[in-house]
Amino acid sequence: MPKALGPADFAGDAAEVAVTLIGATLLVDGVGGMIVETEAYDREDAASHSHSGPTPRNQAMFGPPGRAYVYRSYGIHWCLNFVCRASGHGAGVLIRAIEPLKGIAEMRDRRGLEDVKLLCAGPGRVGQALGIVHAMNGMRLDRQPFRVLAAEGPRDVVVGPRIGISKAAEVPWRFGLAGSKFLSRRFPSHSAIIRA
DNA sequence: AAAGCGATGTGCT
DNA sequence: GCACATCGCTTTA
Repeated sequence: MPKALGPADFAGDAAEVAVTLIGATLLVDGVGGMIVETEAYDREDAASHSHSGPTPRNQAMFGPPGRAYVYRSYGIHWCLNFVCRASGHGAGVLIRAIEPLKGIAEMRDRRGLEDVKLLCAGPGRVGQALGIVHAMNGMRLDRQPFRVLAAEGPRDVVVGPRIGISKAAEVPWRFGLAGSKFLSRRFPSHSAIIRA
């Protein structure tokens, strides 16, 4: 049985934690699967919500690590981040894609879609499939309804530029499980691969 | 295969 | 106003 991640496991830099999370398992009320794609964001990063300091929306990013930061994207989707570093730092990891493993019937129901490859292939889709709601903002990731279980064994992790941003677009802070069929998009060919 | 666009909330200039 | 850490549908090539 893999180890459940707690606050201490989120104390590292956003990029470091983002790599650690590739291959980890995320369940929300028992529904979810293996995290296959993440992006890192940090205060010193023009693309981050936390870049210009605390606001009512992003305050969870400035709170303790190991908690959820949930934000509304394009007025429609709820997207889930894991807060990292330490209180006040404004760092987090966006969960961009999951390989569905548990509660697939419920995820299909919520998404109104059969194709398992598309259930959680993108941050908005993850939010819808896992039933993420704004009330989960700031909640601990080591308590109900969340469960985060550490990845087991070494993984090959693809590294590339983040998606859908204009500022700091070259920063290579998007990470994916090499060869996964559940990514939100392919990584550019020739992307670097690291062993984690 | 790619590009365009509507839906629609929230934060910033 | 306008941009935005998006998605799904439609149109064009």
